[in-house]
Amino acid sequence: MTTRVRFAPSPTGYLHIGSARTALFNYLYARHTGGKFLLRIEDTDLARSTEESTRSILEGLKWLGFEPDEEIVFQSNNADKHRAAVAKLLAEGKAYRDFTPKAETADKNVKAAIVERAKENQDMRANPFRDLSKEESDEKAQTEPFAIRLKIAKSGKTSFQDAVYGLLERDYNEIEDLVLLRSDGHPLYNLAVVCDDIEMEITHIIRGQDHLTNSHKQILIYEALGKEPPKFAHLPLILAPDKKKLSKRIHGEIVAMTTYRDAGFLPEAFRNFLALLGWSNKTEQEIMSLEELIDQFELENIHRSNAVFNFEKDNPKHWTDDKAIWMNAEYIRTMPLEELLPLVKPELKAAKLWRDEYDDDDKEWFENTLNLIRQRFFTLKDFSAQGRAFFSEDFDFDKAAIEKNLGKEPNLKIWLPELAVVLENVEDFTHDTLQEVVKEFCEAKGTKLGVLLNGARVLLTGQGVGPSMLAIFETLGKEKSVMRLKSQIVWNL
RNA sequence: GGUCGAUUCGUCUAGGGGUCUAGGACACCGCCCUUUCACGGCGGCGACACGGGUUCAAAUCCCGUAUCGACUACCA
Repeated sequence: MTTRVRFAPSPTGYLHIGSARTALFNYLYARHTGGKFLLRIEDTDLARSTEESTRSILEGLKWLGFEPDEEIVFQSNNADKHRAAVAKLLAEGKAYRDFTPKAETADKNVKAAIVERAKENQDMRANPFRDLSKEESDEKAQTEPFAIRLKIAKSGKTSFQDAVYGLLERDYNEIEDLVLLRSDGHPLYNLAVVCDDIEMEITHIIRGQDHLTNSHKQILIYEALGKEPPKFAHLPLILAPDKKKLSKRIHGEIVAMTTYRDAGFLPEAFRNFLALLGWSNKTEQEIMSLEELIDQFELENIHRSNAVFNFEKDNPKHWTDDKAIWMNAEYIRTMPLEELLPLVKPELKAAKLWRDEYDDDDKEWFENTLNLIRQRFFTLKDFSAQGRAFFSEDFDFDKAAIEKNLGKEPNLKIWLPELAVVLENVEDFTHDTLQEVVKEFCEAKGTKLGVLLNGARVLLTGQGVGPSMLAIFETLGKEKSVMRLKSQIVWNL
């Protein structure tokens, strides 16, 4: 039997980190076992589901590289099948009509109401309509609205072997006769999930640990339906630094995948980072390609304890998890150039820094330049920001850099244009030759190489930091180097 | 309130009775390299939640406590 797993988000917001990680683990497991990775949109809550959200989730999955192997299933299309399943259970006496009027509780009070109700420690089988005769129930149904509940046995327990948490048990009297169908005929989550998973022939359910109690309920539905439940693997949660579940409402954009795409993260880097949140290959290797991840992924190596996604609000340097940033930088500076190129291109295009020559006539120059500047970049954004002076004459001068590198030696105002004149006459405009020339120039002026070079750095790149200055000369070429050294712009600032 | 689960450096984690004066990564700090900043190299700081047992021996097994989390809906 081939493995079939599904990622089943409800479209009530963008794809967030926790969901993305669930999708990743499902994807890795499917690939590892040679099975299928499916996608189901759980849009049964019409009031909260939006198309916009579905689009955004799809976009996020696509960015991460997880395309479903079969057509996407929209749960709302299956409502009739869900109702049919309930009708069957009702006919078989495995479910019953509950004529209790629906309690109206405002959304924001729901949590409190649940806790209050639970405190009463009531008998879960005390529903007065549970044992109504078929005749009475049928008759009442003619005139009164009703919900349909699953009839759970008075004693016993559900148990299953979770791939991550081991044997899990739950006593029946901890579970109420859960509602399958609302009084308006609308199928509820647990019912819908089970029906769809059966229809999709799902073999393994890999989802967040917050579904642990749902799994027990769902097993009861499987049993009532006479079906074999799939294997379960519950994932530890991803928490915010305050140890609360990551949520859009509390933690904001930091949880959205689009934030990372827009901030210049590489999908392969973020995937790698995500994989290490709650899973480990038990070795010291941390940088892993998708192939390695697939190869090494085992459900048994998933952790049982929650992981914290670390970030500091309002701290630009640590705005998101340091390790994610580091990993992104690591990928940027070590990945094959031909893989980096197509990622940088859209970034430069968006910043209006792209020239088509970079794809043909100037391809070699472009590659060399990327290779030079990528060494100290963290995100794709850096190519258009810090790297701007390599692709355009229109770049800003960093004020601190001017003060630090130019302010300390007043003679630079004279020397740098002089150096321009010297460089104009250099035939072989390459690193080693330039080094000789600049060295000689410095000796003649009685100054240190660093003083001159760092001064030049500001004129040529607008910044106080960056690659080796001689490499910058070579990369920019004689014409631009000379022009920028002669430019008076910075001195007039 | 109840049920279930978890607890190793700030964070991600290795370790599942002796090899642990607890290993790695990120972050932080220092030194080296160096025209700057990075990278890299070297080093530093830094953890077994607590209390009882079991055992010759406990981070590892058991029991309590604490803390955290999830769930507890005619939401998903």
